[in-house]
Amino acid sequence: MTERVKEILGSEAPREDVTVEGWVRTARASKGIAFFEVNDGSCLASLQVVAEPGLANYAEVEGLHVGSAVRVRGRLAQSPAKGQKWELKAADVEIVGPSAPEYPLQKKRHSFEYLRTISHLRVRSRTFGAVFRVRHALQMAIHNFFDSRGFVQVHAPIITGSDCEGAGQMFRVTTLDLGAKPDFSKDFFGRETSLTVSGQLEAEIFALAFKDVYTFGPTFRAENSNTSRHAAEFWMIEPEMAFCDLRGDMAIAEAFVRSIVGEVLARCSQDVDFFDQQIEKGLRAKLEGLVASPFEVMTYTQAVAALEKSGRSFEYKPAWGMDLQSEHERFLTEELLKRPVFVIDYPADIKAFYMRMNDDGKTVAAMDLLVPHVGEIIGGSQREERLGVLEERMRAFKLDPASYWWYLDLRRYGGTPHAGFGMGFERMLMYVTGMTNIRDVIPFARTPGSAEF
RNA sequence: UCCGGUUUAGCUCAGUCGGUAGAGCAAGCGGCUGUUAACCGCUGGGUCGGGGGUUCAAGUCCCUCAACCGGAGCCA
Repeated sequence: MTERVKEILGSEAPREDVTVEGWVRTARASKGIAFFEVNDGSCLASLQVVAEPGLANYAEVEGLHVGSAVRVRGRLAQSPAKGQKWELKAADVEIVGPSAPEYPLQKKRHSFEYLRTISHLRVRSRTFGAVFRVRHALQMAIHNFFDSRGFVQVHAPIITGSDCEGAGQMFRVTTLDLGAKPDFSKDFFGRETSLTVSGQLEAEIFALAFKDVYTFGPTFRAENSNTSRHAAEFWMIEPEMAFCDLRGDMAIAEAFVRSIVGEVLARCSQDVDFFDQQIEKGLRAKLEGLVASPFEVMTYTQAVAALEKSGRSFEYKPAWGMDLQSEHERFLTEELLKRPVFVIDYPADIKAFYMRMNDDGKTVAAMDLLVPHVGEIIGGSQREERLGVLEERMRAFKLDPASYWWYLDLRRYGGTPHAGFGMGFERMLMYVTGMTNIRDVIPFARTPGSAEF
């Protein structure tokens, strides 16, 4: 029976007749003995295989190229040399799929920019193996968190006729001829449709039936953003809770972030150590600190005051009524507080129409969670549940209430205070791994001008 | 989209004052009884991002386009 490298390396005692399948990471030969290491993606480490001239195909084994697919059967023995506890003494090496000398992934350090050009092979490298193992673990941790609290997952539609934020920048979905003057009544859906930018409105529908729900799916933005933190296709998590206000929203968000980070630490300890050593020094301490200590909370008004009296000269002068700039967010979370911070109660004019108006008439019950090195990782709010106020806000944002008839119905029939937030999955993954470019935490990144693979 | 930077061997990079191209690693071959990104020797490898210009002469100076990187905006 074939075993995974992770299981084999966890063996308690030497064993006969162990079989492993995987890809050669590195190979070296001396006179009369050859070594190669096999990795199968199950863990960071590879299994060292020892081959000796007694093998029927020793000449071929001696010349194995990096990247070859092999199946090795042999005896698991304690390694006499330093560098590994176990090694596999090969009795039989089957070269399932040979590689070639020009294999682009060489046994040396490559730049992430180069590796992006070979996304079909970079997953066989240590760094990307670790990234995508952690990506999986993080995803499972998210589902585990909500499942254990009785949340129901909503599969929000990917093709949508609604425009959540009232903004443009959506990818159009159509079967109409290119170049023809669009008559959307003749289009596939009989109306203009796009790829979703958010599942929030649909999540609100389900929250008013299941109380606590979440979405977890791909979202799409046709923005011409050329930064290390933006992609045209990314995954988002959007919980929505009925009978919940902004305080409850923040409590869930904080428990959520600390829980999923804790689970990654427990489940991917070796990968976290790898990132700590190779990618971001101090990563493990950062994550452990996040799990251990409570987040800060400050109002937008307090944040602006803190920025004003900081004595710092910012490129954009902080002023009440202006949105916080990246440099402002960075100062608050990285320098002033040195930990995650919720900034709440933003001016109504710079936030979305559905956010609940506070009693002061100037601010809305919104919250952003800022974390060091990544910036805004969560944005959320209590939703406006008062029908009249919501309609007024829509008109102020030049939105037609009629096209949101079903959204307004939620306020007519059994509306409740409710709240939710959105988290960019890749942003969270960047925070957890220390990777600094979103293109390096998505299997195949879609960014302006780039959709190879 | 804006600002700045980069583009030279498969990879990472050097290239002075404008004078026809270099290193390390990788690869190929040989050597070496246990290696750890093995080591030692030899060999091969270039449309200097594309296009245009200045010049006797351009990797080098100028213009232009493109890609990539960093930052900004937009945001998650």
